[in-house]
Amino acid sequence: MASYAPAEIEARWQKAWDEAGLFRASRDESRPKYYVLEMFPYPSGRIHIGHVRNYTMGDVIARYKRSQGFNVLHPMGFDAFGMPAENAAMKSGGHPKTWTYQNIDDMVAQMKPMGFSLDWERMFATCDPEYYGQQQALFLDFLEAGLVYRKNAVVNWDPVDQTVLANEQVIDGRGWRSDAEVERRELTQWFFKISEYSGDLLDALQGLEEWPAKVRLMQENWIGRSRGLEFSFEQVDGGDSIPVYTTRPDTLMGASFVGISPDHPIVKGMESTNPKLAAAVAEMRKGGTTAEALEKAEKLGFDTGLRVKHPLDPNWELPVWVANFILMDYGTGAIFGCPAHDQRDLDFCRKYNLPVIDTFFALGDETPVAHEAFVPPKTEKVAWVNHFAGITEATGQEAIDATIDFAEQNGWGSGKTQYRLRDWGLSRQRYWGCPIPVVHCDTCGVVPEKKENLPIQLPDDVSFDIPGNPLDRHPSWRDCSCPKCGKPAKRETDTMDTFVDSSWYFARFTAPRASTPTDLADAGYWMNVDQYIGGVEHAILHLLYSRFFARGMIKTGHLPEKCAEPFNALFTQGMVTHAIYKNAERSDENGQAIYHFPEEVETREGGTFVKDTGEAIKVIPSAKMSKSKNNVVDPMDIIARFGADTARWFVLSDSPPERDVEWTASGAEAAHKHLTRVWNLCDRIAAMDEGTGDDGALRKDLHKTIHDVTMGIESFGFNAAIAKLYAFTNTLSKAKASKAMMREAIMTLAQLMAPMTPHLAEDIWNHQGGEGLCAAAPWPKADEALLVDDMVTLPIQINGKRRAEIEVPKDMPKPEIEALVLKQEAVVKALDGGEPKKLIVVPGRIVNVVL
RNA sequence: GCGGGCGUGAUGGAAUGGUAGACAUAUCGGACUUAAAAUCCGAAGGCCUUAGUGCCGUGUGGGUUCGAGUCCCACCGCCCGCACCA
Repeated sequence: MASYAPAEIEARWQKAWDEAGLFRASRDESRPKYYVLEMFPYPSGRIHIGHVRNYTMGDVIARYKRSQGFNVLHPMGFDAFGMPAENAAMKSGGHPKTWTYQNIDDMVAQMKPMGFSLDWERMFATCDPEYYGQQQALFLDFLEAGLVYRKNAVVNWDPVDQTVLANEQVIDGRGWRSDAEVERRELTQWFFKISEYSGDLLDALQGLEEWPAKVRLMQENWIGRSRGLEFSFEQVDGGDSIPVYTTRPDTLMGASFVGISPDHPIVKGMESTNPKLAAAVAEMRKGGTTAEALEKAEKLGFDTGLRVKHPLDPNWELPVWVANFILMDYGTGAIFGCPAHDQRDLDFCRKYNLPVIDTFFALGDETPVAHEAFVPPKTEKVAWVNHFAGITEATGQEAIDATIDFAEQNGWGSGKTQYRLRDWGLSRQRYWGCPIPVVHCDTCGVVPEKKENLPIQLPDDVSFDIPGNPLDRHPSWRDCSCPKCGKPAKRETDTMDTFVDSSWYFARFTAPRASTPTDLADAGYWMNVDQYIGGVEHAILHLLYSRFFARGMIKTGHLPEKCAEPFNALFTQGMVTHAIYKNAERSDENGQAIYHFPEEVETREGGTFVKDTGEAIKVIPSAKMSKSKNNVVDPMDIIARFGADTARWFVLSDSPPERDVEWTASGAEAAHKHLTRVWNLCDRIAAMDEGTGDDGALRKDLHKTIHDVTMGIESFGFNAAIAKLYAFTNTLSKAKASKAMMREAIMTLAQLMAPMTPHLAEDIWNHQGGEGLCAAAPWPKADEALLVDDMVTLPIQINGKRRAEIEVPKDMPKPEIEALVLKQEAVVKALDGGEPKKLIVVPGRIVNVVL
């Protein structure tokens, strides 16, 4: 046998798997199914080492489950709509479609050599009309079911590019591309009614036991349930009353103003007649809607001149202020301000000279609030000095409950559960997305497209040389006839948020060519996803939207009831990082730091230096890979140098999968060396003559390894499983045993390695005369009887410190062990003729002598 | 500010409340070689006028326990998520 040549081996076995159709999934009710899915990639054109880690983890699970007898579905596709394609078109004049499909081809060509056990026949891209047409059908069904609606919403508007910007595209209040100051503009937009499921989406998190607690918590906070009081302030001069919502109704007696959002209907009504107010409000509306922009913004207020009556005292008048920190889309868009017990309100009141009224004090400390608001703790008793219900001492929660009861009994307010979660705006003023299948007719209004007209395809003849959405200026596409009355009408030119595309692709994979969005029989068999794997950056939006979509699809009959939670288990993997080599001695002519490629530097005594110039390098370890920092490693380079198995082995080694792993050249080389060692070992065993030795000892080690590796894979402890495989390889290479036993050991080792290094495993299997393909062989089973040693080493502790050890048969009765322990020299010495206070024997584990 | 997580050798990291440091990297030593690389073998937490079945040791301080890296409390440090949410 020649030396380890991954390039040749890997191509050969990929072809063999392909020809055997091993990874093609088909419905088979007689076998248990297993659906493993990695979050599908955006087709940037290059696979990233992070993709390799993600898909390798999924592949380990897929291959492992397959060898356990499961009917495995492991598909791959592309999340192919989105802005980068349009940006590329604007920059270099191509078409988003050609750019995207070219990238997909390139990425498939890069993924295939990795040897992932994917069912490529199910592949699709979300920009395929066959996919987005079905998405349009879903949209229409959601519309009919009341899960989609239109309303006015405030958006970030880029006046130069003539487009809506996502929050991430607003940088320091300016458009990321145009650098123009972003305006807040109100547009009519489509929304998914995700808020209909707020409570359910929150409560159901409880049942997702195989999700990381962190992700569940993030979703919980995102949905944000709170319980409070809703009531209205009557205007003194009889105008519209102002409803408010508060989670701290107990502070009502400390109210000193009513605040309303700049987008509140009352403000809108006053703007035309009150130029000063209009100017103030215009100032408040400037800047983006991002959290960041809001945080930096100074608190601004303007007295509307309106006055309202305090609900508990009709003679107590409160001023109504417009305040920029009040959000129209949370609660009612109006609050009452209680400066003494809310820091934000206090800041506002100090700025505009509004009164501060103390309502609560910490017990025994009646210092009036000055610069720091006193928030009454919910679980500790506080003094209620300014009350209405005769209670003078209560916890915050008791005070809240008492106030809600009081309001409900007196009929001026009611308790209300409020969610932070807002409806999901899906309209995007972009070309490269799924067209929203509705038509605007002067006679009939908004009319849904007829299903038989789907897909509403994107036109190909568009240009990106002028800003704005090309669909808006494409008359032959835009102009159409009304599906209802037949008169001339205009197509909706907005397209859908790309999050829509990724909110149901997992369901489509179960029947990717079906003529309806899903096939209920296929979905019923394959769903739910048993194991979903991806980056934690999708912990909130993508996963929440998918959970909503699953519910919507059940409601519209596209998924069976059991699919409300489409992902049984979720795993969020860490990044692959790489050190950054920053020149410590100089910057470039523009004063920018100089970053060196790894191959330009060397580490020697005293530090790291540039090879050519000897300049000192500052090494920043474990940084996110970034082109501008010259620390990106390309998976294709690694495959060319070491092969796919090495890349797969390395990304799983050393670090637990949920944590970041640092790519190091030495680590990758070590992985490759190890695989070579295993290969050579296989060669040596094949060349052995009969040989003799302790077969029993080797078999024991082997079965312990089977057990440990199996447990490791089951629990996502890939790094630990790999460590066991290293250890067993060391054992095997030193073992003295019969050829038959050695052969059994190397073949089992190959099987255990197969999920991680499938090509090498296949080759060893074949080389040792294994039957069929290793990838199709059943997973080895550890013999329980071999997992326990006949003789065990018992450490002996004296007062919890290890002082001696004894070698005893594993089933030696306690009294005998005790007798043996007491005879130990160290124990005799420690006892010094006395009796131990206590003698603890944990069979097979440890002995502790307490003096 | 709110919520969560993590602190173990030079480094990445192991360790169902039971022998801390598995496995790997880097380092050092040896074999092979004219030499180097590759390969193989080996050493390695710290401390020491006592080199020992010695003492100390998992961020710091306390607690529970026969026994704590692991559980509880407080503190320090780092990381992540959310945040003008009424």
